[in-house]
Amino acid sequence: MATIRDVAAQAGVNPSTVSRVFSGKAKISEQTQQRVMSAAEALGFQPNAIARSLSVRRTNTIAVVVPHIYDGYFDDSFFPQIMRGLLQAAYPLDYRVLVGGSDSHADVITQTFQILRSHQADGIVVASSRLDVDTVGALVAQGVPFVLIGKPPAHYADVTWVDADNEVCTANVVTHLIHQGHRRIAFVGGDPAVAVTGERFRGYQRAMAGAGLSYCERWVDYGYFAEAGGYKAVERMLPLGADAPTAYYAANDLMAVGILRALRDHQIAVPQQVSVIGTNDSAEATHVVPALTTLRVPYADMAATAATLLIDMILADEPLPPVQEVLPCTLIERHSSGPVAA
Amino acid sequence: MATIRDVAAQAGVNPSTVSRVFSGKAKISEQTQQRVMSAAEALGFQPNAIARSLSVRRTNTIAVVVPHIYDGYFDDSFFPQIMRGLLQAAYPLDYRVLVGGSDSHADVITQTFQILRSHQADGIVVASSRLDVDTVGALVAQGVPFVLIGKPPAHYADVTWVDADNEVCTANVVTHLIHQGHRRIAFVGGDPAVAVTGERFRGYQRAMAGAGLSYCERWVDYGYFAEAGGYKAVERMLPLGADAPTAYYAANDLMAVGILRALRDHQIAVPQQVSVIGTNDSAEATHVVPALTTLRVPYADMAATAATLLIDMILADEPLPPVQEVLPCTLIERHSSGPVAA
DNA sequence: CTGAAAGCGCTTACAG
DNA sequence: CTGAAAGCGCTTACAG
Repeated sequence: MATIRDVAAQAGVNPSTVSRVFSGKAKISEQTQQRVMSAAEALGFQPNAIARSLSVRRTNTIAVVVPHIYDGYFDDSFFPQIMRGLLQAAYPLDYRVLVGGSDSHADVITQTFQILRSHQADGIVVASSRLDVDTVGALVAQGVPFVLIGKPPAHYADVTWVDADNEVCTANVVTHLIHQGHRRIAFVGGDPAVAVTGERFRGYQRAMAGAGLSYCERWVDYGYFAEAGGYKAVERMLPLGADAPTAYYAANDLMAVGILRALRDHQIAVPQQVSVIGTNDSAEATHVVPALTTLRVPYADMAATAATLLIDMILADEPLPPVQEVLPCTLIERHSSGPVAA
Repeated sequence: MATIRDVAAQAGVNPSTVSRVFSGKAKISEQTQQRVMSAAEALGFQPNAIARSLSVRRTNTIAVVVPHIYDGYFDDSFFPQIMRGLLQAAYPLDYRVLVGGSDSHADVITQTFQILRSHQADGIVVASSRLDVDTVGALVAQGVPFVLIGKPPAHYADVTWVDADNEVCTANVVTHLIHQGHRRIAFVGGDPAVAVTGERFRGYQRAMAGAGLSYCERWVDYGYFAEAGGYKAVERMLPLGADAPTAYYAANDLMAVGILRALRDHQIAVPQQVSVIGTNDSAEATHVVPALTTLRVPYADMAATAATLLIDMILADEPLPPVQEVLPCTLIERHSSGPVAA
């Protein structure tokens, strides 16, 4: 493969001149440019990005690490939407996305640091904030550009993140159900170790309290984002009889689908007897029967915003003030929810 | 950030010794190793992967390029399953996956070459073979490691690829329908410009011919992998009246879902009056009503195989003989297909 | 506008 | 087992 020296020799100029022609920044005479370009063409020359990266200390790459060990991670719309947003924002800025795998939740942080400290990427977007590992603290200590998708723990005020308005949106959904006459509303959260789960639960509590309703602890369950988790939640709550919920809010659509299935298996009509609302507006939401009412979370937009902010940070010479962006969710009303039975 | 020289100075050794300790290949005395490691720890040293890559001419990265411009690309299970397979195979071999975006189908090839020729990755897996661009020819000419997911055009015999047995599997599905008494069977392909579409169509033709059935051209349509495409196919075929198909085979589940919806809108009972079979076993296949019979294509396994083969090629010093792997598909029978109406 | 030189941070034959 | 040197292929201040 031809190098900059080969081109220089062929064009009869100094290698630095070839470099200048390709970087496009310095003024080079029209004539020299022509000579260099035709020599480059003749030799099939393309600058070596690795050598360039070493020299300028910039890779034009942002990273993300993905717990590939969890099959279910690839069933949800979360992952593809995140990738879509990252790519759509990175592409026009001439950035690529480096994806690292990870073996476990704890390994996510190991891999993140390996990529960052070995300079394989200029910065990272961290897409899964868990409460059991202090990713943020470690990242801050490292002094490398990063942006979070999802809020950090409260004591990290000066960190850049983008999130959906989880607490408020969840509260709105619950309030919506309350307006439809529901009083006994179930909260089926995802993984309690994930920060967003807590935010949603607070939204739920706030809405209930705001309406002067008290909730019973048996209306709260965690389904770990799996369809089976939703199914089990229903089976645990149905025995409450007259105290069983008339509406379920689930933190993703997969769990909502499990809830629908459990209800169907128990001959409970949706939405006539019980309402169900999911989250994410995944592909299956429109395909289940009845079509799922769901809280649409703009993951692709969030990822695109995160990538844009990250690249801004990378390109800036000085540290940038932290920015926090909160994107709104939208309730998509379909046919799985409605007024409480008379 | 500390470099190898800092560590060397601190440990009182030559930089090359530090390098040897970290590469782990050369024999270094226990004592020296200790000194180097503790110096490294004290300084928070981690080798710069970019510098290493430049020196050894290897990045430990494989690439894939994704047409991020098509929103629908991220709705199908194809993309996440491919990523899952790549990551699961790459991770244990200590490889990362570089994802490049692309603006259009033609741009896929531009981006592919940019990544490869600028040495940002050691090789590439090409996941979308189109007939309108000679990706393979260009790749062969380049002499860079690559493996295809999907067969190349017939005249490239000595190229490494992995594919599902599309023609045979489609033929089997159609034969299965024939055994159930169907005689008028529709073929709803994806994008005619994609190689797999032709393979599936040949399987369809073969099965029909093998059973002594002739097919009518009006039973053949292309839905471009979109739900609306499936819907329209039904609307085009229903006016055939007594000649309308009693069974539909669709090249992905999204189109099959569109077919189901069109049939429902026309009050045609599935599977009592008409059968439909999709492809891919996507998430929605289990959630539609009736649950979709579908041809499961092992995309994650194909991608994992491709990644493994690619890394083998990269790691081998000499060019490896090309290998072709064909993975089997599985018909998942659910409730959208059955015997033809009496 | 162009050249010569030093440097980015590693690796690895070559000596000893 | 360890050191000194050259090299991977660029970029960029410094001169002129």
